[in-house]
Amino acid sequence: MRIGQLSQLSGVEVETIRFYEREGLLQRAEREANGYRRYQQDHLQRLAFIRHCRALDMPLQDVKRMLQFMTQPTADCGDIDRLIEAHLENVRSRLQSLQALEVQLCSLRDQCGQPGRGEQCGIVQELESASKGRSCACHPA
Amino acid sequence: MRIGQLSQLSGVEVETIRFYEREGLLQRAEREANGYRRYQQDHLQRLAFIRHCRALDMPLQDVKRMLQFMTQPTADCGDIDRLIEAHLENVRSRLQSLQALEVQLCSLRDQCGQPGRGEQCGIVQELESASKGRSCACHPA
DNA sequence: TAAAAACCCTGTAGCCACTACAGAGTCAAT
DNA sequence: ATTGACTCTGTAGTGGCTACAGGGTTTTTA
Repeated sequence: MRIGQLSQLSGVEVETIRFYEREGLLQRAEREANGYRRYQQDHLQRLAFIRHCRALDMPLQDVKRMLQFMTQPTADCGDIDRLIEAHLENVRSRLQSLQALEVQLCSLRDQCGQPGRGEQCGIVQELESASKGRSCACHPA
Repeated sequence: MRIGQLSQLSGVEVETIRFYEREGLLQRAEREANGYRRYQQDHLQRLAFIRHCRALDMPLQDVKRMLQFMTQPTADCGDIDRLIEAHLENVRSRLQSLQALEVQLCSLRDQCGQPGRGEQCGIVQELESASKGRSCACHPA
């Protein structure tokens, strides 16, 4: 199949497929006489694997390591374990800061009583006050 | 004061301060005879404001709009309201996907019973299986 | 007083994971 | 014969910085 069809089947954009090839994540495709890439079934599988890892928000470098690992399946999988574990930690810490952020934004939003003139807007006052070092809803002293 | 001191007082890196100036977020500084930037108190305040918005993970473009708004304080603050609201929505949706991600990674991690040969590693099996379209821990059918 | 260290300048390139062109060739249908 | 859809390579842009290179200035130390 050609790149467009692979894109359709995999749900990965054409440009992104070429990008993955350049980056060494997707094996090089054979070429037709006209220079077009020709793909086989295993390209589709590999692409699905990549997409899957990306859905887990893994950095491409880690995906690469997973792929390398899969081609030598007798290796110790402790590395993969640690990779997943580290990634999970990362996700959890991002989760924490986002949760804090949500609280901060909520309390900021609630400062603005009524839409009106900016001078009286609690949001602006709040952020101005914060910039002057006073305590604020977002970062209580 | 000079840029180094402003950096210390504000907690914003020197390079980042220059970057903010280039991007039009921080007003241009006067220069000393030798070309060094000279800053006043209000630079510090403005920088604190920016830092504050960035702590809320606002895009610089939005920060810019906030700053513009603050220089014409009689304007309607409905825009700011909506900006905060939209940002909150954004944070919430990121929160949701991260939460889903955490669950997925956990169940993936639990696939790997014992560190050992990769052939038997549940993690790899899981992701391989997923790449073949079958159901998996991360994306149940 | 001289040398060393610390600071400052501009401009450019790198990071990540794409995305979006420009400018060209190829193919399918009308 | 022409239109439109597809493909190619190569390069530049995104955001929000960060990290140089290669220079000049100021402050501290010996």
